Amino acid sequence: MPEVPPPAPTGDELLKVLSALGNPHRMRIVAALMESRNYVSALAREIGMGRPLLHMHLQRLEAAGLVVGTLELAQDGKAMKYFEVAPFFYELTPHVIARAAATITETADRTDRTPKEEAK
Amino acid sequence: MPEVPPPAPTGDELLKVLSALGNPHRMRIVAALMESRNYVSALAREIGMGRPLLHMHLQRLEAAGLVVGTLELAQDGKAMKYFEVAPFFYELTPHVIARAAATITETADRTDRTPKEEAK
DNA sequence: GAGATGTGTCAGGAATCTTTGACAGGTACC
DNA sequence: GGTACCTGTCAAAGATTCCTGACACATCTC
Repeated sequence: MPEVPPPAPTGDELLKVLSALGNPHRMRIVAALMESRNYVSALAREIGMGRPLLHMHLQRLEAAGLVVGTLELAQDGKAMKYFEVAPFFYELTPHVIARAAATITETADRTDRTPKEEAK
Repeated sequence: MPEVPPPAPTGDELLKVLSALGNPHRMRIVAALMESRNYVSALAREIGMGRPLLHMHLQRLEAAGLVVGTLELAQDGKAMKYFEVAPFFYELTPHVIARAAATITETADRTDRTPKEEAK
């Protein structure tokens, strides 16, 4: 029988996904990677964007689990990091949002919080 | 026969929805309104948030079509704006994102752009 | 009129995100 | 050695978002 796990993402997870996808550039990046996987430098040229910037956006997408990057060594020995989209699937409905909202940890509020700070 | 229109949101629309939902407070607001519709001041007290701030968040959610607000006059003549969640439904998959990305207008990049500026 | 409750808006500062240029390290080729 | 690719990171500037404390207006009650 087909496995159809009910989509019930955690608040933090959904938050990362939505904020990652809610950006024009990152949407276009996903679209570009849909056509063909690519490595950072080439992708940067393709969509006309600085590499440091693309690198950051890719990191954000990867952290959300929307794309995956693998460091491969080409035949000439050069190390290239290829990215491709991950087969994600999320349903956005009031119920899903409400359920997710109930499991939001304070950690997700601020982007990054040094654990040291919390022990005030 | 049941109507099942294929979800193919435009880039700008999806962008507004995702950025609106990709925020802890706005998620909680939707969750709170799921239980019961409410008016601004009461909701502000319920979730412990300043009214001006709540007002802004509600505006953002309404602009994305996720909640609807109706100005009603109570029996005592007071005007109260009741908000309730709209029955939205979005599917998030690589394909949907790719398709939406193709229809992103420059207008969606910046939050608001005075039409006057565009005529450069 | 004074007080309580509703609505909405505005200016200003705090906190984040976005963007760029410069730097460091690696391998291959002329 | 010098050039051309690749990778990654950092600091500093720019642009948005988020948040708060006033302010103005309206209605009902005391």
